[in-house]
Amino acid sequence: MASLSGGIAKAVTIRDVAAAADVSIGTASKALNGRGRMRAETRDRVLAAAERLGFRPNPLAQGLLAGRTYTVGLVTGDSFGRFSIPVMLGAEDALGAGQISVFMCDTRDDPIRERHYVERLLARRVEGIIVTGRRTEPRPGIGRDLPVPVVYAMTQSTDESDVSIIPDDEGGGALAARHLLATGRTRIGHVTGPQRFQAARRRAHGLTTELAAAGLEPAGEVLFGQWSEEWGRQGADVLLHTAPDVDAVFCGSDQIARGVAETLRERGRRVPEDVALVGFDNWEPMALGCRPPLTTVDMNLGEIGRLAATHLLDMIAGTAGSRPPAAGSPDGGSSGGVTIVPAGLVLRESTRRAAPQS
Amino acid sequence: MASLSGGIAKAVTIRDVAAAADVSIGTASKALNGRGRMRAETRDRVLAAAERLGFRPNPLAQGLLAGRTYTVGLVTGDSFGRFSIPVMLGAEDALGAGQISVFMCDTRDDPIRERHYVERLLARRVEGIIVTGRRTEPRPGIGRDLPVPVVYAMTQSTDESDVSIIPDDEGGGALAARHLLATGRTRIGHVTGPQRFQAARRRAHGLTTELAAAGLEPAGEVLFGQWSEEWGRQGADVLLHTAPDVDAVFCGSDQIARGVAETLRERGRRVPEDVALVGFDNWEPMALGCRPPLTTVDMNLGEIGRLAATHLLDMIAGTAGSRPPAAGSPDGGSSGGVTIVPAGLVLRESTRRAAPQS
DNA sequence: ATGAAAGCGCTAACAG
DNA sequence: CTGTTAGCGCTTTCAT
Repeated sequence: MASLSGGIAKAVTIRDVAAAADVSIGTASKALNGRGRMRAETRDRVLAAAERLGFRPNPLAQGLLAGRTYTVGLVTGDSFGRFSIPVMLGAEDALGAGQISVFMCDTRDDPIRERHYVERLLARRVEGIIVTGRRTEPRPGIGRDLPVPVVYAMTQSTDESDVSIIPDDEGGGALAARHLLATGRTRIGHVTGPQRFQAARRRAHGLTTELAAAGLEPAGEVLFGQWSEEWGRQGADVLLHTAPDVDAVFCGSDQIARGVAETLRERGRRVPEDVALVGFDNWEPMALGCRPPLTTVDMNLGEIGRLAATHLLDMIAGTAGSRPPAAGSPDGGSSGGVTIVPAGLVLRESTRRAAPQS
Repeated sequence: MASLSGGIAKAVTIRDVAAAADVSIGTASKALNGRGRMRAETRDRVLAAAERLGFRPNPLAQGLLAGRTYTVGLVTGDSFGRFSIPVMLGAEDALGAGQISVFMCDTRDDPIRERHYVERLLARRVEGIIVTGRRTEPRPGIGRDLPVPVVYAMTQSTDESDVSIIPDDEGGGALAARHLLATGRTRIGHVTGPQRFQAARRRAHGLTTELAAAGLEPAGEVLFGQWSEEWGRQGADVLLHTAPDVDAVFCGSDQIARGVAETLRERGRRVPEDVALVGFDNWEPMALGCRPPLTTVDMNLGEIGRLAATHLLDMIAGTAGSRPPAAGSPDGGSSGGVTIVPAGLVLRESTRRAAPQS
């Protein structure tokens, strides 16, 4: 506790510690870092002095010497939105454990600002950069031949050789499909976001593939629209019109699912008795506020962040050995390319199994 | 562009630049920093060499010398949740403009982790710390007599002398009340979060005070409950029971408002024709997804963050002059104590004026 | 077992 | 106008 409460810790250097312990600076350094051999008594004296004075080694000096900064940059274009935050937290988790500190930058999705920030991070000698986004759409990379490794998390570089960690949209769709099939549903509709989104297409593909494997097709058309509740309400009406006997709806987002739930209720369909409902995102305020609470696909964003951080650390460790960072070495296995993190399903009321079927 | 794309910028030092420009290191330094006078030709030669080599001054070395790091820490206990993010963005905005970089830490609301991170930030020689939270409840400070200034944003230290920037909950309540009164409502109910939250009490107080000024009282009791949609649904039923003639409801959060809206609709009350509705937070996914879209109080979180950053910078500038940081100097005016940022009202459908009243 | 000295990359004095 | 020197705080040889 002394170190925090013991008065203004004004720039106490190792010199002060050495003086207080009556040893040379070099000896003090060794004592503090546990290097070299020395009499236990001496070491203790130094440590005691350091503790008493509230000594903190200056990381700038250490870094200057070691040629390292133990920092990485975290760049988001998403204003640290709903998707990038869990990713960030996961990353910070993994990095923090390794004593790596994180510089945060928000680019407001502006390439100019992004460029600017990347420059700044490099100037600060970060040892790596994580780029996060709101959706998995491929985006231009933040720069070619950067002097530090870069990992894209929850977004993807258009450059295939860049390392990207993305959620398993297709698997999530399949997961939802299997769950609905397993609970006895067979007339499964799909209301989702704009078709131009890779995520929407992949989720739909996961669903239809899984249905096809069971000899089924989606009820009605796959309804592409917007990522909004409003669209969920409209889409549900369309679906009820084209496939009145629908007994389940898989939605491309929890927001859409809420809209769908609302319309279903107003049209006299009970959820989950008449129609089961599965969302996507596990955005808790939405999923829990829904009536009934929503079964939904969880992309494991935290895991994506953790994995991104772990990869980055590996890459840093790799390049630190002065190996040329550009080469996509075929040996590394996970070095380079896209890593897909499996999604999970969170079960709630909206798909509770109806009365057991004979 | 060369600096980013021109190959692996492997640790090019000022020494390299000097060599390339055929000048001494000192001269190179002066040329790069625009200090001292020198022949334009020499300066240009150095700058050209620096550009060509992709030279970036090492901030560790600069900082070591200057005794500054141009970094601040941003600590949140809120997992960078919905409230702390806009605050962060505002702060990052203000700081980024001043070339200050931000170290991000999430404490998961764990005092141990918090302590740990604060230690780490101090070890990194941040020049100041911003602490953000999810609610304005006063909390123990992060430490006494820290060597750097601290600003609490969207949260408050229990120590009155600490600098805190908080939203105007009371003013927000008053704003909602005035708006409803101005649109001709007189039987105004209030459904809000748990009474133990200062924010809930203040919002309620702002409302009742304003109503009292108009010779009115809240319709029914002020209903304290939870910060959830579910409670909004229940609360609305209670309100309709105790004050069936209610013509407006002010809600302590947008989530509550959504619940209220839902119940009102199901009970046959039209919003806004029969009952006007005002939320709190301007949480867009909620406020826009609501039927109808919600008029709501906006706490100006970004502004809170910006202000926190600005204050912090001022304090840093102040302490940098080696003035004892502890003293709560009575001169500074805004130095020390609590700053309240005014709230605003975002008008949407849920309070659209009914047919003009005679 | 301990101390002295060199040097990480840079800037700011002072010499030349 | 330019070069040399010292030193920021620390670690790490290498002498002692």
